[in-house]
Amino acid sequence: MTRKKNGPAPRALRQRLLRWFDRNKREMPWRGTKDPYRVWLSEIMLQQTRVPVVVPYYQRFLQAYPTVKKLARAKSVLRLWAGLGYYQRARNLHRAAKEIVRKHGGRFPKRLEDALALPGIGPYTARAILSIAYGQPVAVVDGNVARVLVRLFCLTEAEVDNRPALQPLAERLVSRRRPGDFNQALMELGSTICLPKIPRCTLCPLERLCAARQAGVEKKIPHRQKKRPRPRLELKVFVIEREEKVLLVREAGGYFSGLWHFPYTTGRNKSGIRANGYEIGTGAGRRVATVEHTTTMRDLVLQVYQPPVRAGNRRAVSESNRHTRWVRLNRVQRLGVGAATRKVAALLQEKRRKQQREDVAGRQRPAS
DNA sequence: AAATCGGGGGC
DNA sequence: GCCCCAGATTT
Repeated sequence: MTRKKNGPAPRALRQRLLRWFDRNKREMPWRGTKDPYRVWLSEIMLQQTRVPVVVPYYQRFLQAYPTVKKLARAKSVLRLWAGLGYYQRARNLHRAAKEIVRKHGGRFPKRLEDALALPGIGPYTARAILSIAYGQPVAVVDGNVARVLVRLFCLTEAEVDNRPALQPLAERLVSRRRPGDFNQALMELGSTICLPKIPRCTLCPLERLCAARQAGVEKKIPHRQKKRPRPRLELKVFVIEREEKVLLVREAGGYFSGLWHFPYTTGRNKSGIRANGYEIGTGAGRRVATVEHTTTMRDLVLQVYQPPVRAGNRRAVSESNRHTRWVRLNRVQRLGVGAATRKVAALLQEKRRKQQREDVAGRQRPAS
């Protein structure tokens, strides 16, 4: 149970916070609209993702899918999500769009209960959308709000991790008149002023109201938690070329679930390797590059090989279907590929350009 | 309660 | 290099 010590009075907090927000809020493409679809889209993209990263993705996505109905009819949503991460968000977004069309007449539901029933909509996102788009007096508790509240009320025992425990406090504080602005203001304060390690208290509109600041412990709370080491994972990825194109594959599971990627294997033996159902064999393959890519869960090390396609398997590999396709190297980035695959493609392109420059130079100035 | 899921920007 | 972000879902 969280205990409140010397917290700010709700009315003063609301007044100062909203005034600060009105003067200092950042421009964002989804601000200034109450279109529930746009608010929803922005909130999904913003999950665990900073504002500046989201902006270009949001604009491209909205241009391609301006309405819920068009999103619901989309074939592959993943292509425009590629690079943004947490790809399950995109699938849930697409599924939810279909459900909204089917059950709610194409309009994002207004009841909290209905919103929470949609895939990808949790306690935070449901309340964010209802408060911003529909002006409902509900409070959000995201990472920023949790940190700000823990400091404002000096809640040393309430870990920031336990967001449900902070919900009642947030509900008491939220402005009934401007719930959407209040929620956004608290989050923006957290992301620009009340920073995790070094809070900029001298710039904070709530400095004099803050219990942690008054107690001189604003830098100590919330205190960090231990984190587990990332396992290192080596993969051999195979760049199989044919007629200026490379082979990409896609499958439901694995490390690149749902995304186009180069065929790979985790195996150590270099002979008789089957990658994604294709016998490609690396006996004569040659390692051409090493690409490292770190995600939250693991350190990926991709050993890039360029094996010759076995004669007997040429046809098998050349068959193109839902799970395989041949793509020009410079087009790989435009598909739904993750950052690791993008890095591999970029590196190979760079090597190729360099090779071409050397070829030209060699012709112009023949070896003596 | 803990694990899983991407990627990048700030320091 | 570490930290952690406008979290949700599964185990």
